[in-house]
Amino acid sequence: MSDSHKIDGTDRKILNILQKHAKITNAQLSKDIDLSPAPTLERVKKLENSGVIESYHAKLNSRLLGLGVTTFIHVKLSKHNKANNEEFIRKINAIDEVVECHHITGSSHYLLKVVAKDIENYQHIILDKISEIEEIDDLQSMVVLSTIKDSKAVPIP
Amino acid sequence: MSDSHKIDGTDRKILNILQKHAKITNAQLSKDIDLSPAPTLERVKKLENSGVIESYHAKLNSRLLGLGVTTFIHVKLSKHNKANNEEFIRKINAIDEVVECHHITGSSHYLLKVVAKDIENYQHIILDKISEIEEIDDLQSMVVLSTIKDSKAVPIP
DNA sequence: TCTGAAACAGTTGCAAG
DNA sequence: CTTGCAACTGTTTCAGA
Repeated sequence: MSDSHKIDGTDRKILNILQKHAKITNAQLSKDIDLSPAPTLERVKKLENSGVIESYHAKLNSRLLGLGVTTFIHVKLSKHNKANNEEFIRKINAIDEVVECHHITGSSHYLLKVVAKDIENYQHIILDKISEIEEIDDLQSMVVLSTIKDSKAVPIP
Repeated sequence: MSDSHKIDGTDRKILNILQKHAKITNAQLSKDIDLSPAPTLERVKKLENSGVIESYHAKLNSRLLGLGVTTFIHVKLSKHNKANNEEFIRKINAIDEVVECHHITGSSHYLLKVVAKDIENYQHIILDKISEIEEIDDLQSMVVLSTIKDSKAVPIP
């Protein structure tokens, strides 16, 4: 799961296709990259085993699920020391509505992405779940009006 | 692709599994939700056709690909009118290294997520690609030190 | 490392309960 | 919905180049 892997042009093609269409059959993938099925499959397995491909996920439509509110929240901790950070991380991991949490440079310490049903539900998450974390000093919310781009595909060097 | 779909407890189980492990076989999925394969498959197809499941993606390991720098950038446009927004969106969509772009409330107008090989490469993207967009008035970068959580799974109401 | 073919596993559709 | 069973499609292995 942590092999140093030489990624050639063919691997790059495979990765770019699988980032966008993970459900492609090996037969079709092999055609798209001009290779026969056997070595194609072998390359995919190698990329999975080396950890380059971490996992596969279904992308759901938030609107159709009734999840109308997405926000980013800048979080500042009261004390930015090791113990406080670890405690904050532990508590954030337990909140399902927090779908992302990044430790960042700059005046805020963390950036969260939160998904909620509606504004009332969002208020509930903020007041009863996130604000309950005592290590937090300050929160600043940004509501997502629309998502212009969410490519799910990283630029492979 | 836009059917209004009644999502019951069984559908919710299916969606929660597919969000996290899209490569599960229908046989295994049916066992996990205590249903036989035939109706399980039918439900998955219905969720795909109604648009609740939008797509399937492979998650890649950025570090192993040599993508060491991830940043969020607050963007302010010079004039926040329709023409400027559309032009900005068009240009942002053409930059592969910008993996996300959200229109947000608050003092900045957009929030971008950018993935780069290293700091030099990041500087190149900022100076030669993003700053070249003339509709932009101001940029403020936040470098991601570490990603604590990236669940790829939305909380289904 | 690839090709081609053979063997295998999983999916999909259908009928009956 | 379940079970059971075909037919099909796609996967996986393997000898040979």
